[in-house]
Amino acid sequence: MKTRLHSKTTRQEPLADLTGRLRKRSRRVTGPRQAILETLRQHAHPLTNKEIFAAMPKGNCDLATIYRSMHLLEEMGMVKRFHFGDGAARFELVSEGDDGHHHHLVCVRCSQIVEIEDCFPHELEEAIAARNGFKAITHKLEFFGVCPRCQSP
Amino acid sequence: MKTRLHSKTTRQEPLADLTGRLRKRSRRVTGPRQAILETLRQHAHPLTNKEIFAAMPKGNCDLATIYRSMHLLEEMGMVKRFHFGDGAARFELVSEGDDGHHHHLVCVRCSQIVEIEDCFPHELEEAIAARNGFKAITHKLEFFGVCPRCQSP
DNA sequence: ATCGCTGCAAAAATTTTGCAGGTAA
DNA sequence: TTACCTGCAAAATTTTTGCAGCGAT
Repeated sequence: MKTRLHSKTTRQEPLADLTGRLRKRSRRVTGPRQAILETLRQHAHPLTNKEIFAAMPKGNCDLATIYRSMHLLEEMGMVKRFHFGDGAARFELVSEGDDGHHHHLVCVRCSQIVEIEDCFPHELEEAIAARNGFKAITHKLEFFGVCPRCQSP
Repeated sequence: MKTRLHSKTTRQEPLADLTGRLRKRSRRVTGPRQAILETLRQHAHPLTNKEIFAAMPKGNCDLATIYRSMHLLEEMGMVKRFHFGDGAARFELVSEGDDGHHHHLVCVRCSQIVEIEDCFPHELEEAIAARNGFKAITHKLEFFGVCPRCQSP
């Protein structure tokens, strides 16, 4: 149980595999979609739609297309959506086979993000589900604090 | 360690105590602020700004005022802000002395909310903070699932 | 009598949608 | 060819802000 150091296995799923997942679901492999997936592939941390838009080669696609694509990719389980408290959704690629379950440690000053693999024991979640009669329980957990660099004024 | 059943002690801080907290900080006790606090007091679960607005007696105050008040109350530690995934912040009163730390179990179908007092061991958070050199660590944890009523189609 | 607070209106920021044309399969 | 996708533009949401006047202290 330790902090994930973004292993290659997590980030290096080739673009071809990603687009293959689109094909398998009869979704078209278009320029914008490839550019979005490639952008996400090259970033270790969740990106907002605007950040994806800005990171893409010369206005390669419309912002509305990014919004639509993120909905599609989320529904397909290819990306995961996070909310860090400013009113902007952030997205991160989910590797094939991986359920993408992990958390983040966010600096409240500079917004630096560290990925965290730790999680609490599964029994806690099961107990909460059972006690309240809920099924299909999941959770979202994010940590906030002041990063080392922001501690020295 | 069990689900909180909204005890009186949690919800019955009198309005006068709440406004007293404003006075202590040299904040004015106005009509809108009293109406907002009273509305929050009467609801066991987090409310959006719009819900507060709608729940208030006959348009008793402007929506912009609610936004401004929630910022003030949040900064004073009198309310806590939550995000459940739709892009709308929700607010809940924090009792005096209480740190307001608790979580929610949200039905993904009907949005019913159950308050959860359980939490994971503090050591996990401390370990994460230490390992990454972060200070003043906090966390946000929300559970999602399908509530009993929504399980029968 | 202050100065903070509010309402109103306008603006900003984020996200969604309609439509006509373009393109992957 | 034929759906699916995209760009563009407009709209819908959520939140913030400017300003003049009102009101708590």
